[in-house]
Amino acid sequence: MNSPSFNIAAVERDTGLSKDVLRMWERRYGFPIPDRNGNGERSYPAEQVERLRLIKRLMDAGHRPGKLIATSTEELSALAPRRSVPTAADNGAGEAAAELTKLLALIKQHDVPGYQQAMQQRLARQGLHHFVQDTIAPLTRHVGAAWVEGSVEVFEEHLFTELTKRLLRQAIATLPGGSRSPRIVLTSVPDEPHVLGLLMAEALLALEGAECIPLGTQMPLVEIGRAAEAHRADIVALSFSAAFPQRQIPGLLQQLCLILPAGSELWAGGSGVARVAKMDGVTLLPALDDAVRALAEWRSARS
Amino acid sequence: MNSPSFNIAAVERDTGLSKDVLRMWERRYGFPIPDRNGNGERSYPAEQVERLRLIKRLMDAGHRPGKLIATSTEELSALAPRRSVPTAADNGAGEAAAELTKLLALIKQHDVPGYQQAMQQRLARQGLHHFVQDTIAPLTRHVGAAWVEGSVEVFEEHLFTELTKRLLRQAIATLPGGSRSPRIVLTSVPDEPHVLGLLMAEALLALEGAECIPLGTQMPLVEIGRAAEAHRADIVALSFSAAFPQRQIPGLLQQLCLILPAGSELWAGGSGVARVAKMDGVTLLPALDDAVRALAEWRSARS
DNA sequence: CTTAACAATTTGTCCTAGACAAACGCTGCG
DNA sequence: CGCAGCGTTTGTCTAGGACAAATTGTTAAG
Repeated sequence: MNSPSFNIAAVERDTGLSKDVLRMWERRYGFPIPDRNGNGERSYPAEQVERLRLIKRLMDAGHRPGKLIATSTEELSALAPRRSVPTAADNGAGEAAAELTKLLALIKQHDVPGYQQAMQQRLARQGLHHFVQDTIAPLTRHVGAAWVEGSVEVFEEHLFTELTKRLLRQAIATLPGGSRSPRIVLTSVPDEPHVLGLLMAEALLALEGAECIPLGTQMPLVEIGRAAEAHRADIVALSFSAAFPQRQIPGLLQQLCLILPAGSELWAGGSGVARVAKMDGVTLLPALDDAVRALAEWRSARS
Repeated sequence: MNSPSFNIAAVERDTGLSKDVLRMWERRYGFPIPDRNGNGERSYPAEQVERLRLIKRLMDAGHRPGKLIATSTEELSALAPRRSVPTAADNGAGEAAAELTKLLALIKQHDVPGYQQAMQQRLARQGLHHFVQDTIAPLTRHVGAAWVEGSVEVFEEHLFTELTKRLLRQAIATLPGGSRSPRIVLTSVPDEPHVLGLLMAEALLALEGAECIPLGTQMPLVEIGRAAEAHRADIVALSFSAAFPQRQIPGLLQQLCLILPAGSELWAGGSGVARVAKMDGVTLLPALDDAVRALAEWRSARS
């Protein structure tokens, strides 16, 4: 198998760097410099794509592209995360961290039944609330950190996400239904496909007696407005992962404020909003327990 | 609330039409012609965005952009689907169709608990196998058709997908685990986010005693190869929805054949492969029961 | 020494306008 | 009726220029 080459659209797909950025980097920094096919179109060799993926990963961790591109590949691999990413040590006591590492190890051994069983056990032992806050949330951060430093493969992360999604949804399904209050529409904006944060929030909110309407991810803004109206939502809750382009968030929230019907509040949560400036009409919930707190406040405000 | 306006990136997000296409249409067809903001950048009024969304929907149904743009908005709304889409009448007896319509009505009334309860009931009554084949599959086609003709909102389709995903995952989770055979890795290629087909296949295959490893959707090709190796997969099963660009499928499958380890077969299913030409090294499964049949063949081939 | 305001740099996205190939559908021929 | 050939339609690529927002560095004041 001779190493395949990628056109610019394929590279955009695989790296997440837009065509504009790829062309601009070539002009400005002299990297990547792809081959050209018969039509004069860029044709990126696999090696350059690999380097671009590495650079993108480090950018998401807080490095700047100009520096990264000027760095040799070997040095790149050795670069530590710049933006503070929680490591095992940050997750409280060493014992807890060790347990997380053990769970992560199950994923890295591709032991599907083992992971499922271990998680089910923890869920039963801790109860849903503590399970979400003390197991799933730190484990997700843990996996994210491992992904940034390259010690977890993409497909391992997908497997983790898929299995964890199932666990959470199953747990949510066992909660009592019926007409509750407030009614919360949960979703994310286009280009934000991460769903775990949304599910964690849903679990906690449903546990507190809210009626959650899960719409999945990547909902066009206009549709979010329509959904809020159709479901007579008291609250629209969005989730932004740390990987979501920060600069777009204020604009998106501003637009949504205009679109949403009068009766609906707007909540924005997830580690993506940690650095977003406070703004009118939007409740920011950078951490998970902020959601629970906000729910309590919402209730006390109208009792 | 004065009608908000969208920059070109927002329109790309909300319509799925790339910036290049938007600019090209403006040049060629004279629509859309957005306003310009202070910096000379395009600023699309909500009305034009709405029309673009309508046009995009009809394009996905098989119409051609040139014709659509030349058509008045009123005529557009009245356009029937061009590509053959199964309607209620195609789903067998009138009674069955009526039941599907009833389920769809629950979604359109945004009655979450009602829908969940009705589906749970059908699952219990029909058993997982018939539930997948006779309820979920036709209902999914039904929703797809309704979406094309505009009688279902995007957020309603998302709600349907989300609730149905939960049902299926829950049902799959109750199946017995343990080490079974063959080992099947289930996923989809980048730009193919539809997961329902994958879940239906997983349900049927797991029911037949296969060991399914669900990796979610949108896995880069290289990673699919790595996952197959790491899990020592007997089979890699991909799902292509009808909306996936048909022309890309043969190339993708060809590439994957080169990437996959020797011991792994490649299966490609979903209504997206219905019109794909047979090719070496790939098993095509346009319909759901083809998967069950292929599994039986795989077993008899090595007994 | 720290903080605040201002200046310089970095970086992404938008712009115009041209070219071309792949897909589509039409026409005419067997 | 089916199929080959040809024009048309349509999306994506290319080039280089411009600008604004974000980030960093520097200077001045408390």
